[in-house]
Amino acid sequence: MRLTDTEWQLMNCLWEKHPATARGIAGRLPPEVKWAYTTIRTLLARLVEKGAVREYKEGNTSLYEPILTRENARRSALMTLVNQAFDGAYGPLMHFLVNDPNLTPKQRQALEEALKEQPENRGGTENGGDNR
Amino acid sequence: MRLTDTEWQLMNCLWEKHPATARGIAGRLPPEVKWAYTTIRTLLARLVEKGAVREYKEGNTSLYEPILTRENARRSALMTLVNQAFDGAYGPLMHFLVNDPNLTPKQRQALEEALKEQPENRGGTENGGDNR
DNA sequence: TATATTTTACGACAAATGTAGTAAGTGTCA
DNA sequence: TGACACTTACTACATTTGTCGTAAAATATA
Repeated sequence: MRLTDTEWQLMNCLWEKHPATARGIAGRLPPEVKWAYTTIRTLLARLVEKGAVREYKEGNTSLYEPILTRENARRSALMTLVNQAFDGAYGPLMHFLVNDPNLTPKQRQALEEALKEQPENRGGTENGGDNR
Repeated sequence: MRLTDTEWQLMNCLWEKHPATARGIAGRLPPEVKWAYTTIRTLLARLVEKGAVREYKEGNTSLYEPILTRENARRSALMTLVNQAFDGAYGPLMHFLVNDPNLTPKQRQALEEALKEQPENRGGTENGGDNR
């Protein structure tokens, strides 16, 4: 599931708190984003159409809820990046990250920390093909 | 500099070998990509227009050469990803990578390897604002 | 040189994306 | 009960992206 720029913004709000109304989302968008209420509705409708979001009515009001998980959205965004920019392999990406001058020493360290915090390969998530 | 899906394909060919003709690029595209010659020309023209590629004539033939470096294209693609999908921070990305079940133990190890190979923070590239 | 092959220069067009607007329905409060 | 305010349902429209096609010019070749 590919998300566009605007869709990421909406999904980020939805993941943060849901179900949510269009108005509620408007309130949680970053301040520099000034979309008309109807714009948000349109984008939400597209997300529903794509199957990334579910819409249901509470009386007359539409409530929205993510179907696509943040986890899965991230995974596919990352795979896309790796495929198009890093020869389809994690290795080059890693290499790039560690060498990235934009990465502060602190971040680099965090990276190492994160690596240490190795999970014992917790089960589940054997990917049954369903991207919820 | 944002590249679209198709632009990545062309740029990948160009970085691999340049200068190159449209015909030459056609030859180096992955086999599943079957674009008409004119499609390639159109995409190259758009890249030139964007300033990612330089075009010059050798007699009557157009030769293309990347202006945007792979390094910079990667950097901005990564930043875009981090910004829209990982709260703008490397940390969450790292965390995600290490925990990604799609990452095989071998890849995970590669990641660690990459991390070890720490560069002595070689100078330069202090980002003068120029994205060549 | 007449013909076949390539390149170039432009134009086209559908689908996806970004961004609204309008009209009609519903709820709300003086 | 009328005047507002908010929702919904549609429609709209400019750009960007993905994919070519055609005609004319340049090159190569028989």
